Amino acid sequence: MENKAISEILYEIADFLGLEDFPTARFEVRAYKKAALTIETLQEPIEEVYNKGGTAALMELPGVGKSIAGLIEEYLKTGKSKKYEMMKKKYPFDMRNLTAVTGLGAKKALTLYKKLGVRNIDDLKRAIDTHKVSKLEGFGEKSEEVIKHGLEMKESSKGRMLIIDALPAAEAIVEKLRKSGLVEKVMIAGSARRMRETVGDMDILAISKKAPEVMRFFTSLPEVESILSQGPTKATVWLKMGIQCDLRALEPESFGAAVQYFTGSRDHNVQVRTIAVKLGYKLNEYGLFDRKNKNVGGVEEESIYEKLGMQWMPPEMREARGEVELALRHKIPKLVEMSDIKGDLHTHTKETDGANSIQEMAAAAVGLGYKYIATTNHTKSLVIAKGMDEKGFIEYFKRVDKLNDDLNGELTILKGAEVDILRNGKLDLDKNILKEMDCVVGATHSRLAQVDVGKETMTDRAIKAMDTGLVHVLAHPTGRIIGEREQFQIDLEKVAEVAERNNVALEINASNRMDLNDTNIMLTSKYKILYSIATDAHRTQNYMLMRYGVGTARRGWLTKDRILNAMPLDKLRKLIGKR
DNA sequence: GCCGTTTTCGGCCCGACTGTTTTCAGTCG
Repeated sequence: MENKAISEILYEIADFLGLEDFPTARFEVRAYKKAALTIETLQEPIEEVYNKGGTAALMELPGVGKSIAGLIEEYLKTGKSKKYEMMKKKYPFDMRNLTAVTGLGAKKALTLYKKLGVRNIDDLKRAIDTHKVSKLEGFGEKSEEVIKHGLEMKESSKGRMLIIDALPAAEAIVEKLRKSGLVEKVMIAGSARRMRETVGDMDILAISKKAPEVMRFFTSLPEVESILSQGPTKATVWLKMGIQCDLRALEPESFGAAVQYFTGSRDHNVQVRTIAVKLGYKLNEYGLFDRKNKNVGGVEEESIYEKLGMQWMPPEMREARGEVELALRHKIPKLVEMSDIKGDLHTHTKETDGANSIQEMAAAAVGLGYKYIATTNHTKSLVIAKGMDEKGFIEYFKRVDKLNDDLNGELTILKGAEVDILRNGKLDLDKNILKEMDCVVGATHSRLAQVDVGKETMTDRAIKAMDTGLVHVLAHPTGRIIGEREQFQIDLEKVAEVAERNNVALEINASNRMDLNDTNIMLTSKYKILYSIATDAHRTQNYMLMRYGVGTARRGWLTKDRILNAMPLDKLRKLIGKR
């Protein structure tokens, strides 16, 4: 897969072009960036596009014309690009990494190279530490400080933050703004509103008559580590938790437009704006303007889509994956919601590696209004998690039966296990006990990424396990843990096909796994299978993760009727083939 | 360099904020 490499090259060429001063240079910058974005977000490998239809097929891609198609062809054939090599020779410094430092753009990077010989991040650090930067023309004490801070930020943040961590923090800030009495309206936009599994920064929008005061309030919150910029209507801060947070104050007549604009995604907005232009409107963050430059739809987000002949759609869908076309045809599906969720089918207790007793887990579930949970402890081969053997389960289930009696139907605890799928695809418990269980969650935990484990191996392992007829849900099907472990090689379409045949649901694990993720849901949802949105709760607090699983399901366009744990108990029992 | 049922040539988004600029360039989103 060369998509990443090629888009990086195009981005870097764009940066280099920003240093040129021939008349059309600034437009070429844009052209290269657009092509880079197209290839970065392309779903299939670029070499496949090329192999299928040559440069003509490449030129079908938005933003890719004759010249960039030629560059891609050259790179695919030779692993190089003459244009790129030439520009690297002309500007021999690490443009990508240097401009990735907040506060440092292409032009300042060039000055630093010319005047101080700064070629890379290490050189930059040295130049900053010896205070050479502040003495340069066009730079000053403050510039040096900003770049220094940018360097620190780059090192400390290491990319994006899990939404599980970011969203509650953003909500806490929103709550404080609301209580301040300084704002009439305040909400979170950006990728957090779209429920992306990770976010790069947080965008908060507010309506206020006292904007400068709101900015002062915001920048002096205890969560704030440093202020990156602060004006009368906009402020950017770096939070102690290690993420950037923006606050914008808006006029009421622009609020809806700003919400639409800052919710994004960028690609979605490009498509929506194109439609606006075709209809003779201009759409930006201040409103939807008609030919007479009158704002005809800026107050509510809904009215913007409506004026453009589109149905409003949930933010989770706005990723330019066909939702714009659906909206034009008024065919946006009614996605699953938190209020549809009736239980959690993957939970642990202190009998294995959980922190709470089954009594505590049950009480917390009742508190959430759940109708059922499945208790699914680990099995014996997972020694590290104190996995239970057959005897252990028999003894444990006796206590669960007793608790079910005590609960008197207020909550039903389904007896189950997170049974290990062993190397050979066999299950880690005797089939006679598995047969008796209400909810068997099958999962691979060991030997996930060894060199000798190829795509077929992991796919076969999952298929063999499902073919036993004993598994109800396949847990975290790709094994990935965000920021820790890549997903292992597995043919998900084959897995979905076998899951359909065996009536097995695929899990949407709502912890830091987020597995299946949105794209894998889309890949598998054409098969007639159900999904279990589960938190894999190891303590009562983990139940709160359900919203992120629902968000991910919504990003995969799933409706309520596809969700196993949105079913009433009797229907659930029928669907998983028990009683 | 890309793109086009208003164009194959002539357009391509721009506003907010900051620093060191005394009127604006650089950076960001």
